[in-house]
Amino acid sequence: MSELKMTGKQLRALGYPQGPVISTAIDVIAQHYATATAEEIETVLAKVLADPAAYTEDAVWAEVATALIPEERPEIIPLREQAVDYAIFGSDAIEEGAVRQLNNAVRLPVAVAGALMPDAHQGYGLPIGGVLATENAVIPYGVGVDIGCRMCLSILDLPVDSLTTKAGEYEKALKNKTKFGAGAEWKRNDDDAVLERNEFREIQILRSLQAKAAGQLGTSGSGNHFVEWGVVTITDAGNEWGLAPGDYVAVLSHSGSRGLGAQVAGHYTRLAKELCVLPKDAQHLAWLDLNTEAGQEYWLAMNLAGDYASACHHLIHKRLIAEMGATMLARVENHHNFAWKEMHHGKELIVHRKGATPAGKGVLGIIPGSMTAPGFIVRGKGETTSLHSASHGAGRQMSRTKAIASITNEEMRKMLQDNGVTLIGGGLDEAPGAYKDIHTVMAAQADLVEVVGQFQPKMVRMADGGPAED
DNA sequence: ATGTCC
Repeated sequence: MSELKMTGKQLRALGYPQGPVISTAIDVIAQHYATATAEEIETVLAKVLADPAAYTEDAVWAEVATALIPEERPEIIPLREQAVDYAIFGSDAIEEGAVRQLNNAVRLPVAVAGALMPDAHQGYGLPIGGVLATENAVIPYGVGVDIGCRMCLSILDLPVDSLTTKAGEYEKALKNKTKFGAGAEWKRNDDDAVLERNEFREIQILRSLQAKAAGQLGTSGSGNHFVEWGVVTITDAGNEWGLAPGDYVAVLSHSGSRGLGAQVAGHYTRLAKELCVLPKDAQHLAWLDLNTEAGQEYWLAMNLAGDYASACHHLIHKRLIAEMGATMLARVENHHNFAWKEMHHGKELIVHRKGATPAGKGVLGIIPGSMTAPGFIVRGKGETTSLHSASHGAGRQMSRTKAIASITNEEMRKMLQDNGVTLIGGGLDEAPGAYKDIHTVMAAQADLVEVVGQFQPKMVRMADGGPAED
């Protein structure tokens, strides 16, 4: 069912060189040759390859032709000798690789400030749990592959004991109204204003992604993404919604911008790495200058992917709430993979949070625990040294591979049973034991957020165990 | 993270 008319492998078989031209050509084919035959595509590809100079002004093939003509690589931009000093929260439990990655990031010439959250672990480019503020520059890998990955919690008016007495109905709703798995799409789907956004017409890479985004709206993907029913316990009597302290049924979801964001991230990361060549151990931190067309395009596409991720959560919640005949009493939501324009140190900075929760003063957010440990509704304290940020969860203490190798199905089953949690889907790689203790993580960020309430998972749906995350 | 392209 792929819309791709040509794969990277086929392009290389035609003589196209290994490198960014492959993906550029794939983009062009997807956008301009959707109805062409393989023969027609191969013919034009051969012509462009044979004489790229003849196509450098071509309306369709200019970018591919230009990429085929050898050019001098831009100079390698050195990192600064002097690093920006930054704060680490909960450093006892943070792996060395994550610190090393942020040490690199704060030596970028565009870096102004950084911080490392207590759930930090090694990622790609910026560590997960890393916060980096830059001046007028955005780093696609500082946002991450899943642009706008976020949390959404809806507190409902359903009686708490119904989670037990009507467990079958909750389970049926989760099974019927959520969809998981890489590439998952709804056959018949609701519409949403985000799908009509101008960016889908004005930005080339987005044109070919609109149809898939429409199908994937309201789906959850794979990896550590979940939708779950549980019990919220409000502990702060001064909460923003005027809710009486006590227990409520709630739905909590964690997912991002699906294929749309992944494609945007991939495209602009490749572009950034072409335009901004850094030393090898920092190459993934390539940035786009916000005064350039590429930088402005990424900013718009990133924001669209963020709004799309939000719309996905809202649709999931809307369907589940309708299915249960409930009314929403309150909602908390936040991105934790994103970049924002914010004022810090008296100037406007681009703050990248890659697996970090915004925690400006009075800003509400959700920090999940694990499928058996509680998550927390938090209110930011606006701490300067964390760049108004907190952790985005408990953080992994085991890689997926290690979790699968060292945790048994029996241990996982017992853990779920002991905590009264029903799991639909999921795998050992997401077992509670693969995560740090959320209470230790929360203690390490007591200066960053205050707790408004907590969420205890009762019925969790995830994709069936699968490949790599973060 | 993503139906795995560089």
